[in-house]
Amino acid sequence: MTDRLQESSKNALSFACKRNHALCIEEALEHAKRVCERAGERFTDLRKQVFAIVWAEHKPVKAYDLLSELSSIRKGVAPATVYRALDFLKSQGLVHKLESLNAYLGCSQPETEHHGHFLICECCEEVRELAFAPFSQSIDEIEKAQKFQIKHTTIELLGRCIKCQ
Amino acid sequence: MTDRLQESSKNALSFACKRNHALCIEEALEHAKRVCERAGERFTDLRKQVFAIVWAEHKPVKAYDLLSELSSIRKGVAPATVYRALDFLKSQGLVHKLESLNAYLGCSQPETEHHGHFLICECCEEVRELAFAPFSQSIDEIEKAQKFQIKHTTIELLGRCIKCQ
DNA sequence: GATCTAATGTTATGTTATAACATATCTTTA
DNA sequence: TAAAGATATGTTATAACATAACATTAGATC
Repeated sequence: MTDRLQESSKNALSFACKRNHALCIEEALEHAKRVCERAGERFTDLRKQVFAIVWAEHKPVKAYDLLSELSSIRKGVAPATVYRALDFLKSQGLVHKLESLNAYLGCSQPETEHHGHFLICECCEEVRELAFAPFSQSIDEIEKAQKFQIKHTTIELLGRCIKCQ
Repeated sequence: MTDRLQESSKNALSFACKRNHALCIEEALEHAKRVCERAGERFTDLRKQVFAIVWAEHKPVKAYDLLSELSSIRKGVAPATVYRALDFLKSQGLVHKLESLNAYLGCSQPETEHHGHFLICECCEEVRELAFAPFSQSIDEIEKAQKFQIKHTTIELLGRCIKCQ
């Protein structure tokens, strides 16, 4: 077993955020483009700009903040413009909505399967998407036991990160 | 092992909702009153009325729907009136907010420890609070592994209930 | 390049939630 | 029991979040 594997095993529950946000914006845009192509969708200028703004912030972004940032690089921007782009990016899994914050976050794990499970620090507002999916099994159990067919999960854990304790 | 226990074991993942909603409103109000007394808080008329309306619906209630219902039995009702009462009831664990719906639900398990984990049917809009807490262990693991101190969880699973499949 | 479809622009409005300050009610205690 | 302090509610205004509806533009297809 290599060091790398050992480390990854030790950190089975570690966040992907840090590593993935090392991805530069160019790589992220490249990836987003590929995702859209694969889906037969267009990665238009608007979508690209919105994606870039959300991605650039490593914190959740409010729709109206996005709107005002977007306005500085583009004209004719109204709420609908932003919400449509966000809806599209969500549909492609490139952006997540944090329901408990009414805010949007660039997906931190573009290349790997991801689950949309978040840790939100109430203090520094940093949000991390869990790389590991500790809830998957529980979710499977619930589906079987309840005969409830789960289509979307909203899992957001609010608390204090290690730096803020 | 009694039949009752066997049944409860078989249904370890079963919902509490149905059983608990058999609680009549009077019992629920009684319980809410006790909760407030224990906390040294006042269960005022306003709070009682808001609680009763939320409880009466077995579905999630929107704040502004609540507002209009409340207006029919009370005057001088404004949004702040409703939101303040809801905040209070949430703080006592008597009502939950469903973040993904922007709606409020009376707690279905007033007498037992509960976790605020929900199954939401996208079709019939029925919402069930999980009696069982399949996520508790995962949450403990995350806290340890990440040294992230969790204070509040938002766990809402959207899908189709057995009736709507 | 005509036609169709998807995306965006534009205007208006709907929905959800809070701020700020005035008034009323409850509790405590002199 | 009246005064003082604390808590709750009334009231007005506005902030924050999101979508509807229809016009226009840009891309894709033939």
